[in-house]
Amino acid sequence: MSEQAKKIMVLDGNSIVNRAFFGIRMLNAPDGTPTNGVYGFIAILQRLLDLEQPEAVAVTFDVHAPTFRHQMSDAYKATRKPMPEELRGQIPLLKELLDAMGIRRYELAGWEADDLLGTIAARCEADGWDCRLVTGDKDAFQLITDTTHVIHIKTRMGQTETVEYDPDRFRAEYGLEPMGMVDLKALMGDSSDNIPGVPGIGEKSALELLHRFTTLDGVYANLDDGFVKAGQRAKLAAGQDSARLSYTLATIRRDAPIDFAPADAVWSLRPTGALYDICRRLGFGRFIERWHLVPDEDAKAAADPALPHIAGDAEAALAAVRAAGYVAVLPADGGLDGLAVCDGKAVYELTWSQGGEAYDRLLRAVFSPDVKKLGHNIKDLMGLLLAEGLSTEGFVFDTALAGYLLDAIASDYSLPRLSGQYLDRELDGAEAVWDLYQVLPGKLDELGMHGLYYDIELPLCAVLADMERAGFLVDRKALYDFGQELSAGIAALQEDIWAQAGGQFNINSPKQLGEVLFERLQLPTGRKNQRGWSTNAETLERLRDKHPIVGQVLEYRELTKLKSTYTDGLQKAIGPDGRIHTTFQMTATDTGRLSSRDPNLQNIPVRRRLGAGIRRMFVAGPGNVLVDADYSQIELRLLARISGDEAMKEAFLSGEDFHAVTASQVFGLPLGQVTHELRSRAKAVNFGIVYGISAFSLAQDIGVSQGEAKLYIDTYLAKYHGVREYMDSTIAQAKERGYVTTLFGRRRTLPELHSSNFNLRSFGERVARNMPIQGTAADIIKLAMIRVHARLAREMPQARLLLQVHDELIVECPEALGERAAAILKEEMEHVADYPVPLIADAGLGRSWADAH
DNA sequence: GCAATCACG
DNA sequence: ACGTACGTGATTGCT
Repeated sequence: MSEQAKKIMVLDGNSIVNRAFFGIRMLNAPDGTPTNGVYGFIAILQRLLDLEQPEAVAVTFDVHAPTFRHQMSDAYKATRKPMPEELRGQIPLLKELLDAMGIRRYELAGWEADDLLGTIAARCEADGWDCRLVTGDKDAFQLITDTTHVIHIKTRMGQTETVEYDPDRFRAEYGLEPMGMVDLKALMGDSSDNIPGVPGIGEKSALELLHRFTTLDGVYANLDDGFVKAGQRAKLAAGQDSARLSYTLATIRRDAPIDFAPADAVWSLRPTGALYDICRRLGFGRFIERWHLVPDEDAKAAADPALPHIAGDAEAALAAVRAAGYVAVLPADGGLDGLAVCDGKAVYELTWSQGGEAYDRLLRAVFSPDVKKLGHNIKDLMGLLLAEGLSTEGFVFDTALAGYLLDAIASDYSLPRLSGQYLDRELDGAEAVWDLYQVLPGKLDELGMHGLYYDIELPLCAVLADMERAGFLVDRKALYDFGQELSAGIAALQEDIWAQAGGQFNINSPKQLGEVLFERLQLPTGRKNQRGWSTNAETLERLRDKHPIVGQVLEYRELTKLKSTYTDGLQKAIGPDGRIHTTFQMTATDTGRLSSRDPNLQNIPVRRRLGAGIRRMFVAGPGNVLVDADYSQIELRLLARISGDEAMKEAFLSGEDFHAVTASQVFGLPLGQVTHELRSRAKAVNFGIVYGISAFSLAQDIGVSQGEAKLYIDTYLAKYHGVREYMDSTIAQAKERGYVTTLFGRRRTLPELHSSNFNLRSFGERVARNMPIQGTAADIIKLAMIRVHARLAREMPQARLLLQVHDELIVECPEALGERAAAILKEEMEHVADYPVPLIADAGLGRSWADAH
């Protein structure tokens, strides 16, 4: 039995970091340094390590210096665009990280990463090692042998694909031997490296020639034998010198004078403190977890809290709370069984099991309304307090919320992360809250966010805590029965689908479904995704009349979605009180909106008849009624306000149907002649404008030609030219400042706007157009919630706010008070702000959500 | 853990 | 020429 050969993986550093950079959305370290290339590189490396499990790893890099190829050809790589600035800065970071990981890297002046790859492969073959060369360039295919394979990296739409080429795979794809890659490049050239090839010969002719004559020499040997078409013969004859030069340029050298032996590169990850430090600095929390990295003992000691920790001394804690002007408070992980309190001089820690009655006294003292408190995610703490019958008053600061307002795209607002960024040391617990409070309020003031923070975000915490605690009553029985009906429908559809497919398969698997539809039944294919042909609803809708199975699959999807996510999912979420208590997240979105999870009550079906049935199961309690109020066209009204566009303002003030007025203006018809179809197109344009439209997407959405869609947009922006001017100036300003804001001063930074990647930059521009609108709407409804909550508490304590769905609020109250509650909702929602285009809210009443809406 | 799909504003 | 609308969360299949 022969011993398994050892395996080495060698990465072309420049090529892969390049692919990663262009394939991955902008990422930044906490200090703002772009990191997407480094991150992508490491993500690809990790994935391949899992896949290949090599004994050794090496990375090769280009050195920025002329190589022998430049000396042979002035044109070589002359037209290559310079590396974008954001990427150039990442190369040293990548090298630093690889060094910290202990991975050997190789670079040599005068030689390209490719040549080092070739050289390493040659040495590995000599030493009997299997070799996996990882690169995004196809040049390296010439190095493929039985023991040396090339893993080719492609990035498509932000996703990375890897394909391993061995000689068979290469032959199957190209019909050539691996070395034929050089002959191919010699003939067809390579525009990215400025290898000229033979002018007039592209990939197609080059492959055809090589299939007939095998090599470049073979082609030229047969040039005069009459086997080559006259036109091609002339081109080949004229381009012979160029072809010979190209051959040499495209040949990867395997004799670079580097000091390498495969045994040098034997590697396994050692989780060192230095590696922890650099991952922390780059913001690579995912790899810190993945690799179980921890700081060095020395560093840990330095990061240890400077304040004394006093555990189990209730009297000392009580004395501190009484004496301090304010305290930082943090509940224990599980809940209110333990508490940490910091007064800036010490951290007092006490648990219920330690303190008993004294712990209860401490709780009552700390959460007395007149004790000023700082916290972290105080909405969650308030929920615990409500459960204990304690007051939620007296909170003056929340460090997580402050972190969110200061940097809404950070996504991690943990205390260690925030203290790392704002205090330059990693802290946790109540001491971190205390110390952050010394710097964050000043930063909020500097950014003009004082009002947003203290008048909106902070007061909203108690409102949301109340809403979460209230929960939404559901009709458990009706939900269950609906689930049973769905099951019956699903079973019947499954039988039909299987019968028509000619066998059983998992309809939920897009892969298996694709095989049935596109291979077995030979239906025409639509868009592609990474794993094959797309089977999404948009694609299937186009195939509806091609085969009866398609409509049944669509219906199957509709039913299974309702069953799994809604009837089953919601039943699991019903609490012992018969109500569903969602969790609102205040720091989840980039725009300032809330989000809802466990379960998500902001995506309960409504658009289709069957799904809307779910809303009938969200009900008012006995003797109660639901009051539902939603803003009418709030985003478009805000667009009119923010842009100041006169025509758009008038359209709203006319009191007519806004989409119909838009249609009449864009299509140049009297309002009376606007058909349903035209109104719905105008509506799509209105939405598109808010999202940062393109003619392509609008055309897709409403099913007209791209030219027609462009005409609509142009006419729209000519009619509402104030909107065009606003959009243009917003982007210009965003590029200058690096961020956009809402009317209330909420901010979103836009690192994408300066990207050299077209797609990322375009994305940044769309976000710049959309965020001020979506974000201002979020600010407004948050204010409305605070006011509604306050008025209900004062005037109608039996009523409770239950839910917010972005432009919609739901209240539950005694039946007799329904009309008054509706009036309160409408009034407070409409009077949050006084704009030239008024805010309008429509309210309804009913026993269920479906009835009230 | 990621990709595909689909529910909402 | 590029690739194709903003913002979320849950479920399922698959590696």
